[in-house]
Amino acid sequence: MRIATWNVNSLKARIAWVEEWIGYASPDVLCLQETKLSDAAFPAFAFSSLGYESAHHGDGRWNGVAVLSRVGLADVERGLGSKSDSLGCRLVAATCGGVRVISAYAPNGREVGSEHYHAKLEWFAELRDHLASRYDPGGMVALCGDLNVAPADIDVWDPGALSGSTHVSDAERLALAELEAWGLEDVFRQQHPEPGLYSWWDYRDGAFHRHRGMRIDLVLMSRALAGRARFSLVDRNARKALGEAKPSDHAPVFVDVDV
DNA sequence: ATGGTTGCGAAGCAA
Repeated sequence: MRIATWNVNSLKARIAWVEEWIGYASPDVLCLQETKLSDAAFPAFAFSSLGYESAHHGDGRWNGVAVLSRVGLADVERGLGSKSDSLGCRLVAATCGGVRVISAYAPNGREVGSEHYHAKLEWFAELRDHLASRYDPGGMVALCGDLNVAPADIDVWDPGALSGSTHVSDAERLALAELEAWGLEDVFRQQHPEPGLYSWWDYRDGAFHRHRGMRIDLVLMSRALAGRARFSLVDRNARKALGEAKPSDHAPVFVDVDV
């Protein structure tokens, strides 16, 4: 089973690229983030015509997450379910082919120390509670998405240049590590120990072509699932323009598992 | 080098 995640930075703007990517990458499950759509505007029919069931959680202008699956899609849950869940439309979960798949879009955090930064850390704490209250780390769980944290210095193009900014701070990395401590493994990093592998590049200043990126889009798998992983990839090709279709600032990431 | 680019929506904000 191929499980993929992609922050598309507006599904309306990216629908042609997403359909193209589904055509050649052939994911069994595809998690999307930043659809920027309401549920009513989500193009479920376009995906069903390609053989995918889908679940979307969005309220229009910001955020918005989805799970697409061609191996079944059941027991959909939208949102964190926590009492605040104040940064809504950042989580949707569904059971696909025996795997509990969660599409997640972490808050950006903006500036270290800002209210948005503290809200980001709180969101991670709520996400850990969400997992712990619902799932068994001994089961088959895949948390996929734009987590807006680069797990380690190896995951950024220049730790010095990014020092003091969000995505690399100790507190954010600790929040991510605590999430993983519940029982999730960073399968891509396990398979690819080398530096220089990123999933996001700023639109500005030619960052993509200068290899100035960060690895912030992750597929985190429970041990039972991670042990079945056979292959993983960041598809840098999908960060490029496709004819008239502009790219997202993120590339898709996928993991193949034997299930 | 405090710039640069994109999306949404129609100015300025978020990323």
